[in-house]
Amino acid sequence: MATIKDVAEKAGVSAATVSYVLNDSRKVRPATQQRVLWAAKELGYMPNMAARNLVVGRSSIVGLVVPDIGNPFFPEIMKAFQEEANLSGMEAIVMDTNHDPQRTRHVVERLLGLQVPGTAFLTTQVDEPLKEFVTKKGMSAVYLGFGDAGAYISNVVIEQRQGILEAVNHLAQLGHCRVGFIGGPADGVFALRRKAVFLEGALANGLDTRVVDSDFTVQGGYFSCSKLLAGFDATAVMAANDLMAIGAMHYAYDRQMAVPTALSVIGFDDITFAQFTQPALTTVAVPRAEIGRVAFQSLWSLIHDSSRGANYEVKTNLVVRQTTAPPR
Amino acid sequence: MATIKDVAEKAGVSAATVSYVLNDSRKVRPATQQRVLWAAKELGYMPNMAARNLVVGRSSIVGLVVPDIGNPFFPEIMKAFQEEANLSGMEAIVMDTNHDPQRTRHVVERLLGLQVPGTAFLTTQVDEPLKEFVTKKGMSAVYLGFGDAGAYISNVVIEQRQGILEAVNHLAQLGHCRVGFIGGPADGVFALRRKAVFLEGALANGLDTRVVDSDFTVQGGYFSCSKLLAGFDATAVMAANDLMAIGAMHYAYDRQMAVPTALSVIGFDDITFAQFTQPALTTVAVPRAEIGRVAFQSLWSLIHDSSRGANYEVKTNLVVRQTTAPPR
DNA sequence: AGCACGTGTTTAATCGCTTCACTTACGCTT
DNA sequence: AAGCGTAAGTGAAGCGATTAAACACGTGCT
Repeated sequence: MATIKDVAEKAGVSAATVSYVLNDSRKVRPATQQRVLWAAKELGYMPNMAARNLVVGRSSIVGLVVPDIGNPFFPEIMKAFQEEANLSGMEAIVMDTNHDPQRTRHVVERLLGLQVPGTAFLTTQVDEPLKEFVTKKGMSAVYLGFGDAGAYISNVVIEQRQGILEAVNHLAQLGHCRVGFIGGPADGVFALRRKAVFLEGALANGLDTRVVDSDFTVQGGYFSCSKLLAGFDATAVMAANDLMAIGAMHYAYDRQMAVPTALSVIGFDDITFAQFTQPALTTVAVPRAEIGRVAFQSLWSLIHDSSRGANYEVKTNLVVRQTTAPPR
Repeated sequence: MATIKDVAEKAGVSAATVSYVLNDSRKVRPATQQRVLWAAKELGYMPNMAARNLVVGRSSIVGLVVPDIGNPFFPEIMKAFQEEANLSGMEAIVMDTNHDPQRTRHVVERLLGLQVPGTAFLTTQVDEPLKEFVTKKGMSAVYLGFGDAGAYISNVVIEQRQGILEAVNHLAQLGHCRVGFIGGPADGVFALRRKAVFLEGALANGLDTRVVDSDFTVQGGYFSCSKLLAGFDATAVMAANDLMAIGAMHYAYDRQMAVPTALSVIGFDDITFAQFTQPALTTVAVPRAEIGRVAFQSLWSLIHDSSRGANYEVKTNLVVRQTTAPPR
């Protein structure tokens, strides 16, 4: 592999000069510049990142921590995050915690070893002590959800309210009076918030409701739907995520209840597959690509522009497809 | 951040000794070892990978190149690959080429800059010149599909034959005589092979067939199915991937043809969502987690055990769910 | 007693790059 | 003519690890 010295020699200048032109961190005479560029290309020179990172004290890789790569919610976020990072000349390394707080800690340590200047934690599994640890080690961080922005800390907060209220209103306008809600795990902040907002909207519209908590899986949605409908004659069901909404649709299908005529269903997330269910799922869209972009951008500005963090908000909105209709 | 010197000082030994105990690359008196370990823990010491990589000449990160992170085919592979890598004390960085050969080249260069010792290319978009480039730069590689294993090159080949033949036989045994095939893009090796094997199996079973090529998308599957069924009274359709199979199911649904009674459908890939369609999709499963594992393992052995590559085969098999039934 | 040897530890060179401090040359001002 | 500022380039000191080679220090053997 060609090193900076080889380039320097070939161009007839010193290594320092090569470094200066390659990073244009200093003015260099155009003629010299040309020679260096030429030599670099000629030799197929690629800077050794390890060496560079060693001296600048930080790597050009940023971390992206997610609870589960396999979850259809994340691919788009990852993609957008990476693209954005590449645009800024950085790499992104994504790490999977498997929803395990202990692994989360472990992941942070590995990231630290890689000297990443910052990490986006797109998981709620980050407890206070860990956040403190991260900050103490000098790693910039952006977290999902509330919490205080501060020195080297930003948050991207998903404004779920708007989308959920739109959904409830949509149902109310269609004429539904009894609507069920399939919630997420009772210990998840997001799930809790979704439920609360749903209830709020239902109250405002004078709807009769019934809620059952579940686990964000298709199976969970299926069973919860059966529980929900036992003794409660709902005409519509809203789920705290698309997977459970799909489970609910399956249940309806198995019980010969046509969707949407006999039962309207609304999901949350707008995963890619939501448009491919039969019929296509009406759901609250969360702008995943935007989350990825914003996450990186905020991280970047934390790293380069200022240490002062901020809260960035992304909005949700209802996308009406085919699983909602007036009750009969 | 604590450095190795800090640890050395605290433990009252030299930096070299610390290095030796931390990597146990040399015998050290147990007592000394204890002191070093203690000091390291005390200081929360994390080795600086940049420094380490600089001297050993290679990073502890391996690359995983995929054509599209968003494709539901890849998450499981990525996950398994990463887990396997972590087990071996390495990190995996996944890069997305967007199906673009030019970006693929670019990605390789970035990987090279990171000094990765090896990369798994889980895409067919790697042309000969690029492979040569990779090899020339001393990067071990594992590719998807055939090609020759050799010095620093291994392949993981997906044996599609078995699964597809099982599928065709399954259809024949159910009593189907006219079955359509929705192929992938005509320039894709995998797609071509799937079609060829399908045809072979159909011939062996004396089936009447009709083939139309498409593009691996749900929409493509939808339209291709309509084309297929126009003037050809198929009782079953097989698609070269699940997405198109789902498209075909949509078409059947829109045309009031019940699946599977009026039309049987078989997919390929067994993406996670295949089990969540209504009815659940019968499909040829390719063992994605295994692919991820094998890809890393073979890479690892290329990097550590021997430079001599090999071909690793993973098998496919039919998983029968609910979209196949005897024709009426 | 003297020597060789093994064990455990240290010394110092090295990886490839960035960046601070310094030199040199040249054109302007006074 | 002397002094000074500026522009362009070089030299060399690190960054934090690994690792070959040197070293210190018993032990066992003759």
